Amino acid sequence: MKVTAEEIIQEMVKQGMRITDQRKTLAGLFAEEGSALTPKAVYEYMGRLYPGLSFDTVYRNLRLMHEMGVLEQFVLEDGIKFRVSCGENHHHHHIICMNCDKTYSVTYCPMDAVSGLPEGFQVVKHKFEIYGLCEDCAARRDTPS
Amino acid sequence: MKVTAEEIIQEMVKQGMRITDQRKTLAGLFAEEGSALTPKAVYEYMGRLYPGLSFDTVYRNLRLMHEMGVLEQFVLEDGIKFRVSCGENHHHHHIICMNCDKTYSVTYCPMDAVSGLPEGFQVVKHKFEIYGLCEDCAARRDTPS
DNA sequence: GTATATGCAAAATCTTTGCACCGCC
DNA sequence: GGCGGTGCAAAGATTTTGCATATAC
Repeated sequence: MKVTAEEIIQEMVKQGMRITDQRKTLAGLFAEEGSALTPKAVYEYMGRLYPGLSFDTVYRNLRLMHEMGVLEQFVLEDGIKFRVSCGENHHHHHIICMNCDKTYSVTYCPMDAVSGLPEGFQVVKHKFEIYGLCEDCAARRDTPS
Repeated sequence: MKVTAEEIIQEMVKQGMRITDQRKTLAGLFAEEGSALTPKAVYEYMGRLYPGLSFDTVYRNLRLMHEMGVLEQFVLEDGIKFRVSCGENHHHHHIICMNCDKTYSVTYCPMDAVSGLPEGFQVVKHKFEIYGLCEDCAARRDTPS
């Protein structure tokens, strides 16, 4: 079920990207990480491993990986976040923890049940996201240290 | 059904905002406008009427009006957009034209039908938006000039 | 009259671009 | 060896902040 770093890299190779150390590390990071990450968080993580790393390289790689469909992008009120594209090949939506940005999948798609679209409206895409607190974060919030 | 400029202003007064000429104009603009507007678009519109208008005033007013619930904010891939809050007092979602940003309402709420949330997950809010082309924009795209 | 709103300027973010050098294939 | 990737610097774009002046109440 889980996407591995190798699968991410294979996909990048298939699309003609060169595999640098940095990109291997990025693949590994996103393969392990269950949460959606901001470019800044990725930069900070990578910066620890690659002294002298520049912001623009991180941005470029995130953008490229998104364009190649390896990463998914979430546009949230507190900024843009990335996570690995779900390997699941059926259509699905996401549940996102507002505290730790962990994400889960929902199989249910509301489009099947929608009626009453405006006359002549051509649907191109849709967004359905559920926000809240995951079990861990909810517990932590109920019992503050 | 449609929210009027007066209603917007009354709400702002109720919340303790002073009603300046600019804010009257903003209320009028959003009352008339069926589309979601970027801060930049609002600035350009207002700038024509108020020479010497500054960007920060527009931002401040948009933010204030959003905080007061007079405006709704959409976080889209191509930027933040605002439109007047729907007067409808029942829960609903939006259909948005990707070309002209016109918006419509959908009454259907997918949360009623969702099952299989992760164990212990506390839902706080959700987003359900349908994107596509409205009848006019779809027609224009099919028959380019 | 007083508190709030505005305009101006500047700063803080976030993101992109151009270019020379380096490294994957 | 050649093309694509990276680092550096700089520019853009967007949004925020501080303060003096103007204005609604």
